[in-house]
Amino acid sequence: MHRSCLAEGIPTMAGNSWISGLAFPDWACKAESSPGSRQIQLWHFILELLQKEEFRHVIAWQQGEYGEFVIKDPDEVARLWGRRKCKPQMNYDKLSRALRYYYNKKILHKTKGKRFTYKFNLSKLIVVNYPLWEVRALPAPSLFRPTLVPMGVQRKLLHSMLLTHWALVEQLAGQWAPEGHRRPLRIRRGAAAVPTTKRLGSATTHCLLSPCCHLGSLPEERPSFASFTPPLPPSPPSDWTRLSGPFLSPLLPEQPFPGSSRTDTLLPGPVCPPATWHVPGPPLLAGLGQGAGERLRLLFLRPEGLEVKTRPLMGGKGCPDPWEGFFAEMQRPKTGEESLRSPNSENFEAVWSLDPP
DNA sequence: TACGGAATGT
DNA sequence: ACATTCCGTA
Repeated sequence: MHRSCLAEGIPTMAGNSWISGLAFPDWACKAESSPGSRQIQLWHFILELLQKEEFRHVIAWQQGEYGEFVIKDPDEVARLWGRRKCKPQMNYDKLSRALRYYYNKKILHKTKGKRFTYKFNLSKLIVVNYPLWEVRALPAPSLFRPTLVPMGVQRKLLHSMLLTHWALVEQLAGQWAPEGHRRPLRIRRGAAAVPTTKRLGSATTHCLLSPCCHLGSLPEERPSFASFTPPLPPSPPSDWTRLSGPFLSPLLPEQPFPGSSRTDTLLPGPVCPPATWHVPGPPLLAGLGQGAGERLRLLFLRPEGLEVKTRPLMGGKGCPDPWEGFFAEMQRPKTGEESLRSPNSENFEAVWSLDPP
């Protein structure tokens, strides 16, 4: 009935994924913010559609309203969603129920009075100053700019941040940036070009949010952890910690993704085509809510009450975690006495001080 | 058209 | 958890 709903796992290799010669842990291949699952979430999917020009007539950002989007063709969106989820009976009624569940979670809210119009809760979004990709093209100073990140960002959490960050950067960059900063989205396709004429029927969902896709598609497109800079709170809350770049581990020889077939399958499912996106890097910003916890939730990140604990990790090898370098760069700005630790002397690991709610 | 409870599924 | 399905209500 619905074709091609199967065999669309993210390409992983028994425990790890190989990307650019690195072994990525499984969690890094989960395409959404919910650890433990690699099922795409609706809001991801929505963002995905919103990012693609070919769906503009189906769903689109509402110009002028940051984060607001209109579902122009509810049936079609539902159909696409149903396709992605292999739920051929999906319809807008059901889809909208799922959207309504986001109200409580503060991920979305309804724009009252406007049909089929919803809005992402950007009011609480952390900002994004720089692109995650192609950072090396940027002048060094911007790379090394200190960055604020909520303290104790667990790896998974950070990953979620990156996903969301990245997805939103695209929108911010392409559409929400104020005039002065607005730059066109530059989209570079992989060598195997993505068909430009993609009928909805042959749908082209595109796993924009999966690091596996992006990282796997082109070796040079590793995330760089270039900055999470919250929108100018004059003095950041004490539970934010300062990070210094570079977060990109300097080593990393560029290698092709072993076994990468680089198919351009754009059918629904987590299989990701190699289309690559490059986000321009004007400083972008979104508003912040109040309180770091709020901020986190905003980012669609879960827990609050975070702290960073340091603990030595197993020495040297054994942990080819690409994010490790990031944490190794974490520093704790302690008031006064406790001076900055040498980022290299110790590995850091973020852990929850409280169980996620 | 929109909302949200309830049961159910994965 | 995050939907999906169904449905009563506004």
